[in-house]
Amino acid sequence: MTSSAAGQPQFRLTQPPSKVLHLRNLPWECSEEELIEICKPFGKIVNTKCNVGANRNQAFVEFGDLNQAISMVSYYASSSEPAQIRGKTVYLQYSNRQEIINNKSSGDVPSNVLLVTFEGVEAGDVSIDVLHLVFSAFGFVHKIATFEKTAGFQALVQFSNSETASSARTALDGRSIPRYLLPDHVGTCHLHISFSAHVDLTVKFQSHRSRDYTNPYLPVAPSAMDGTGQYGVGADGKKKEPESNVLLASIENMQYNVTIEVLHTIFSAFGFVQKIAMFEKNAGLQALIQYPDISSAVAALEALEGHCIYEGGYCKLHLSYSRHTDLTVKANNDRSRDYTVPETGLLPMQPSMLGSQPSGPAIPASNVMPQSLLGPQPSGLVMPSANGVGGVVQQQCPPASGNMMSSPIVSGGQVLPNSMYGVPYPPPATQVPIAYGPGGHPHSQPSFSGPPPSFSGAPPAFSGTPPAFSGASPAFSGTTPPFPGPPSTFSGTPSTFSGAMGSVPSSVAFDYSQPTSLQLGRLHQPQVLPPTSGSSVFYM
DNA sequence: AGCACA
Repeated sequence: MTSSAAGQPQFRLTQPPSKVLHLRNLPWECSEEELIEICKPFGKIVNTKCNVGANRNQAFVEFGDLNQAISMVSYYASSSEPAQIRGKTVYLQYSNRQEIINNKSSGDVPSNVLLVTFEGVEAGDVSIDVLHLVFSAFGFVHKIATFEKTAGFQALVQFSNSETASSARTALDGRSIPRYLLPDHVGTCHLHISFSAHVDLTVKFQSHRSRDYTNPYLPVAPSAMDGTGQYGVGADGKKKEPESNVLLASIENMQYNVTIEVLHTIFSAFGFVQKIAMFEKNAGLQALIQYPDISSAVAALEALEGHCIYEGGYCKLHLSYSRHTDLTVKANNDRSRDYTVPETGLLPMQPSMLGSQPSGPAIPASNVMPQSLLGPQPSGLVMPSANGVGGVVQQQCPPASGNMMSSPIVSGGQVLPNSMYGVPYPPPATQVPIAYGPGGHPHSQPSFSGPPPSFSGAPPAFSGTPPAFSGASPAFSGTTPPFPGPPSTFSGTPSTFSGAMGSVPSSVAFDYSQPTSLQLGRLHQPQVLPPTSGSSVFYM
């Protein structure tokens, strides 16, 4: 088999005509447009393939009709002026193939699944919650799987359809994740987004590496949260208290009024908040926040502990697990509230709404779940607001307030997309349901028991400007919204689960100095749009 | 300056 020059006409002269022309000696980084420019006069270009060859200075151009290709070749064969691009002579000849097989690098063919590559970060620097937050702005995110490969830290993000995926891609490709959503040590994290070949990811567990937001019954990965729900008992050996679904929060340096709405908003980022009871103790304000599940509480604690609600070290949160498991809330007032009970005048939670519309019409304001914190809408910031009851927060209240953080809260050091993208990329209608705690149904536990904390305290009047927070990451509660969804298992590409557990929410950096406007600018300012890659089909 | 799935 060594006869190299077997039967193939290898060299030029004998090339039989083809609709496909082979161009060589192209100038460096020759664009598809340039190619088309010189070929167009001879006919319709149906396809191209650029940057071919070791030097990437060759290309193929396919005409719609053979005669067109022939006309071009013969024209230049007898022309005194050689074909040239940027003054450089381009040699052309018939290709030895009859058509261009465009391997669309499989990154350009639209898919509902995006392949996201993070530049400048290590695995784990970008929490899955941050990803969820960011991508949810464009539509309901079904699943996310992160993994590490040679390309670095990557993620697959599954949307309902390729349209939403495309919108996310075009909006985010080449952009960077706001710094404040990333750990301190991370400089910038640029996103490179392409379409994945996957259509449906199979997520086996809800873990720190993968999530299926459509399957409420998916087990939580043993690796993410072990049976006891313990995050590795921190090397710092801090919390020894048994975990609980109820958190005890004490607020230090309470320079500003902290209302129940504020607390509700903050804590809702980690799961459905069933009840809140605030009371005075030791000359300080404390509150008990009840989740339906332990994992939400754990996530909230991990993420929020030690963080301040307001800029400047004000209203610093100290969290611990309460021994309570179910608070007794006798009345809904400024100090205590039971969000599981629909009440007149109050906005009841309606998780069902969430589950029913992946990317459907906007959820009525009254139904916006606290989860909205997690599933931010570019157009609807979640802010603690005066209407607060029921923790229904929907619209952003932009007015920057003196020394208060003007950045939206967050669920996770996460600022809502609003601030990130500012402009309504996705239509507001795309209210996204977010995952919330197991048994997350608000109405699920109307039972009251347990020693009620003592309530006392002055009626807190809402002080106009809703405070913005910066907060911890919306930790994931391990469960998902009540979506009917194909349970599945994840396998395939992403698989490497390395890294420390429990680092997810807590790894988010809080940057209190990041005003919303900055964020806006950041993502909006043209960040050098990626050059129109040229390997796609072109027409005329 | 010489033919393309990484």
